[in-house]
Amino acid sequence: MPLPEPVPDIRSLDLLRSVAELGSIRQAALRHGISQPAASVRLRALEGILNVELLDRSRGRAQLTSAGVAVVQWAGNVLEQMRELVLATQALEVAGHTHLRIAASLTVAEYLVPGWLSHLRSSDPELIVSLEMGNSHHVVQVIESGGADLGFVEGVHAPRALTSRVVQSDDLVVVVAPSHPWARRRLTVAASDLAATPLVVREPGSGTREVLDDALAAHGLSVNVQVELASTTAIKSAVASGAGPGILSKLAVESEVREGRLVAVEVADLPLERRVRAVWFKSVALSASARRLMRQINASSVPGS
Amino acid sequence: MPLPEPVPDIRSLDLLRSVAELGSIRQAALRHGISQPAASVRLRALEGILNVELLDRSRGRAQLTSAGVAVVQWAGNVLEQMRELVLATQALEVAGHTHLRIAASLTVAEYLVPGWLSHLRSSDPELIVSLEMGNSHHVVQVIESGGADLGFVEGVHAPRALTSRVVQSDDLVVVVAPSHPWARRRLTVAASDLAATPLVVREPGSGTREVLDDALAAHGLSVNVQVELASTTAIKSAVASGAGPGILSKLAVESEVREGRLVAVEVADLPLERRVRAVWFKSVALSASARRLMRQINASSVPGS
DNA sequence: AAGAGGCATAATCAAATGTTATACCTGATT
DNA sequence: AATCAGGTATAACATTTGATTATGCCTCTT
Repeated sequence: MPLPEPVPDIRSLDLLRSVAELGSIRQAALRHGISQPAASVRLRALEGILNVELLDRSRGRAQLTSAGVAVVQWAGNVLEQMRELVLATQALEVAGHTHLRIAASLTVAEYLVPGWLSHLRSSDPELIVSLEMGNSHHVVQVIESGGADLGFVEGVHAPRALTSRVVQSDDLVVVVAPSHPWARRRLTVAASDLAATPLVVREPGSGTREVLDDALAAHGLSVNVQVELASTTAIKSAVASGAGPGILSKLAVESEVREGRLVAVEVADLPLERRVRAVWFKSVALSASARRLMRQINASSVPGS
Repeated sequence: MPLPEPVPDIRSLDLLRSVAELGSIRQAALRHGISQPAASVRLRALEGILNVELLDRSRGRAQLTSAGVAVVQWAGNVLEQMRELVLATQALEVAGHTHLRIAASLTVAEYLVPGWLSHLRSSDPELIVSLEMGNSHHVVQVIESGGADLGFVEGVHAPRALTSRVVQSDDLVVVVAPSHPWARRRLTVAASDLAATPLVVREPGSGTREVLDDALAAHGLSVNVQVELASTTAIKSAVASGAGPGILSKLAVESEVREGRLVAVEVADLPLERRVRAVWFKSVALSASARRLMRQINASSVPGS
């Protein structure tokens, strides 16, 4: 369902943030390259849309109200996500003159890369990063052919011929619609149940699928495919609309499970462990920026105060 | 610094999400209440702004490219934050006919409430919630006077005369600018060092300040105030520009510390523990919606698969 | 071969958004 | 107390953006 109209404008939120930072509409307008009256009108329009008084103009200079302080904080989250979107997208289109070329599986690119890029950017605004996406198999090929400096793949096996290092673990889960029988039982499902049931899964060649295949193979079982889909969102909606159980990254279904749109089911005897690995060309030293990225990833996955 | 122009439009991102969901520009346009050509143009404009091909129109119906899949995912994050902003702001303005009245300290309102509201909304779209903000002291008063059903305060002590329950723990940290001497040492600072140094702190009456005062009082010390500011962001920028060490919620400085704009310093012998407590009127049963909120908060603070 | 569903382009128009000019306000300074 | 600097609001006008309807072409299905 679409966002309810009217929607606050991103640029107005950005402007408000600047007002909060600079303490004056005038200065904020200047920084944004628009005239002071334009800024004044925009902010008033924003107040109208949100139906809240954000600024107190009664004392000469604009002063945030307490509601304004809160809205600035909330707007900061929106702006941060937007910044990540823009950065990540820019990395997709970059052609030459890149300092760091990343290749990542789709899941890693969707869920992890934007945050990394945002951090990289704040530590070095000049750095140009490119991002190539594909399934895990494709990433390995790109790295092997020298098309990227650093790759990120998911799966159980570390690819041969490449140096690799586990960066994050992201297990898979079986999810079903809330109306599905499996959603009711507090009991866990067995691997054999899973193999006997037609499932909604990712296509062969993807890291997600590989983990599932391997885990079942260890029991002498194989996947019973109901549908193969190439994106996580496609699987989510198929599962939610009752197509059958689906297998997805825990990362990917976190919000849906929390909000009850999907239900995660335990599989007793099946270790659906998936590891995100950084991979790079054997015996080739990582560039300075690649090393910095690795350091940042380590730092953020093991948060210390 | 402002977002670099041109900025993708929120409504276009929302439209793209609908296209991804419905598999057709036409259907998406319908759902958004605009004409098909308008949607077509908007999407093309979005592609221009992002400089990426998002849709493959060569086969009759619009099909997401792989870049499109990624952008939809990233856009989802933006839209989610925007939805939280709108919900939280709406709660600020609601006058009558509310089903659940929340009063929260500013920090809780800024960092925790939007997520709660978003989850509440997805479990019950009809529920009308109001949000009153103030410092911890004020929240207690509002609850005592029957102005809200459920309050959230930070601080060491559970307020007398109200039933309370710890909901989340959010410790305080001492932060300094990266250029500050304390940022260098791996050693920890002592409580006496802290008391001897002029600090940037929140105003008395705030939960943050109370924790600090109490912790120092336990050592027979008191705060040496450099500046008192009424918002976390104000403190952040004061600290970042070298005003001196500041004391803030770990929650509030997480991103700044991760990105190196601020440095968190350990204080050896000072337990700066702060607990977020839900409080409500003694011997008054919580309403159904209040209980549901409490359940959701518990569920999300102890995440299980 | 025909029809249904879907997308793009063109012509046109309304609304939103920006700019400059100008007046008023507030707090600080002399 | 008068003045000045910085800041904000309003008005008039120009521009740009974004929407609508009309229409043509494409693709897949039957």
